Amino acid sequence: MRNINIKELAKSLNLSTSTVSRAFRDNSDISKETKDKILAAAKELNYQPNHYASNLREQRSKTIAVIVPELGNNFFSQAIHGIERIARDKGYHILIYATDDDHEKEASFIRHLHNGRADGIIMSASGEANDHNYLNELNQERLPLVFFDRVYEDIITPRVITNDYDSSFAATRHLIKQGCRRIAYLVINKNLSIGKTRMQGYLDALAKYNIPFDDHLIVDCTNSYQKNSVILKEMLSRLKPDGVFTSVERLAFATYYACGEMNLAIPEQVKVIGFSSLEIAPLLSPSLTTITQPATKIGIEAASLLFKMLEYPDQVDVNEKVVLDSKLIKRNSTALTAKTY
Amino acid sequence: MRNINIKELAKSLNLSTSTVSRAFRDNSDISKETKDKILAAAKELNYQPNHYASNLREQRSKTIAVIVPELGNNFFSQAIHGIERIARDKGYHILIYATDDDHEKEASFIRHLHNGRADGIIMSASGEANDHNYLNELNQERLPLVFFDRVYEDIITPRVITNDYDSSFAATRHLIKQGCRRIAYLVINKNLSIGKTRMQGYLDALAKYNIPFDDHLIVDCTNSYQKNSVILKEMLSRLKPDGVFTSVERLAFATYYACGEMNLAIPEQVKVIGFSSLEIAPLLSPSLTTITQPATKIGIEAASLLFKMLEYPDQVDVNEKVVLDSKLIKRNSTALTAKTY
DNA sequence: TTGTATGCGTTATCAA
DNA sequence: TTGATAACGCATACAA
Repeated sequence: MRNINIKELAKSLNLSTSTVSRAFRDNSDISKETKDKILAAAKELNYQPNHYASNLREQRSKTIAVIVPELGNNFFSQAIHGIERIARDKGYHILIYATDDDHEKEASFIRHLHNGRADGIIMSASGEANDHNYLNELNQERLPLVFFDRVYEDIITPRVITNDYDSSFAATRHLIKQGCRRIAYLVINKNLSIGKTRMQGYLDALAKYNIPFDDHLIVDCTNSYQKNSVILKEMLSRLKPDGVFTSVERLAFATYYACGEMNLAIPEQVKVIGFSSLEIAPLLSPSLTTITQPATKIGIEAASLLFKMLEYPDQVDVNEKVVLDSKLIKRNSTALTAKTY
Repeated sequence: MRNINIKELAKSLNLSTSTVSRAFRDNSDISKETKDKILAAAKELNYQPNHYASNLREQRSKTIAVIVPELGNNFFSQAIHGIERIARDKGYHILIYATDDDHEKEASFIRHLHNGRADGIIMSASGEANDHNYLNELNQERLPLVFFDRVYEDIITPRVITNDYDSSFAATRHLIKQGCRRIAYLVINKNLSIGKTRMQGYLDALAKYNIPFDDHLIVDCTNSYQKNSVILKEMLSRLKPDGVFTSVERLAFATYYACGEMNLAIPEQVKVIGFSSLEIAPLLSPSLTTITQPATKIGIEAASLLFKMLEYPDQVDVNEKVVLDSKLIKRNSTALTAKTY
């Protein structure tokens, strides 16, 4: 059955297109009778108002764009899940863009979105670059933007983040209390806000507990599994840390593999803690101590914030910041062991 | 900077809108000179052709819809990743819909897509329902559909699947060779094609090796973690299987947890194997023997198939079926143990 | 090579 | 309560 348009539907009912159109808008004046008749016929003939024509006319798309660095990461897929739930409730559709941590791609996606394709953007940032001008243009075009988790500090727009500094401080303190004195901090991008904040918590905890700081212990990793493997093994053998704190889930796994290859026992010789949204962290060998962000909740909050901006643009506080708590869940990868004492 | 439209851009250049329009289409006659001038001005003034107006005019959206049962599953997020890569190369955008395994939602999404919103659909099915009429309508509307992994047998359209029967047979044989005689098969939905195919491999392997079949060992699970926990613990204590074969990743994790709670040692007392795309299966305790589907590759193939349908509609073979191989990766959850012999 | 005019399918304004 | 009509922004057939 070919899709039918409003004209044909109108003709088949001996009505005007305006009347038919009204049947699909809630607010319009139309008798219940004709409305029912029209809706019945629409169902019968499989009529759906054309999305592109409506959008062109109404100048909005009922679509939001979600931009994330990667899809193969539990945190982001859970966050998207949260966003999707809210969007669906509101009758919105979501477009997904993965940047593969490439700042150029991010900029390119956003430039494309200037064309009316989406009514708003929810995004977790990919780059450290200083030129975020393409983002500043958004506001002026009334294309609302909400950041979640990874943000650009210099762009003023609502954001949903977690208490990274506190979590990081608590994680480092936990390692210290478990007896660690040489704690490596693994990061993907030191310059990204999230890298900085988390690192500061680590540094301050060290200072607070009078642990001497060795800046070689801050290890810059990459997005490549192979390269990280080399970097980590070299680091483990040269620096001999007794604790590893990873700012990203993937690096915790990489540490497990590297320790395995080097026959370093976790937690006896090296204790490991990491930011991670892995639901089966308890099933790892050893079970992984994690700082777990409320990923789905973050998605829900970010979407809610965006819809607030769309529905009540006048009441928007661009400085709005929702801060959610992550949880430090202690498991065996940081357990005390006979050997430690 | 407010978005500018084609008219304003044309006026600012003292050209007609058609000339400007031509600058953005590759095929049209236009002098290189004016084209360059227009593109430069467009960049300057931040002009982007309005997506909805173009689509309305051209009657296509350069968008594909991806419908999956769930997002919090490694298989699907990897598959989406593959789809996203191909789509991006082709200049297409992707809309994501998660059905939460709800067949009603699936039907509702697809009905919505009748309105021109997407040029094609890639989907993994959610339900066993027999009424797939809403799908049959698609073909007649020239809205191409490609299935991946979970398919409806009665809908004739291209599909990308894995050799589930063989994998299932091999997995069961592996358990048998490791000494298992009472092998439980855990499934979410017996009636869905994927459940049926995988189950048949299991049944045939049992028959081949003369293992008596007890139909209580086929355990119907749910999507609820809590309910599965109850079901599995009850099953383990009552049926005392020495092997568990799970048709879905999540059920393998559930089995680990249930065994943990009941103090059943894996692999000594119960061996476990499961379909899973978990990249860190080697890090589990014990490491999990998996049948791993090439998830990203499946996404890539499905997207390629869809683009073939979009680009060469005449050459489409609706019976086209791409079958990829899964890998059986033996790890410790099915290892031989002293106790077994 | 460029310009003019029309229509894609819808909704809003205005008139009846 | 309903109908006629214009406009949303763009791309193309046709004319120049």
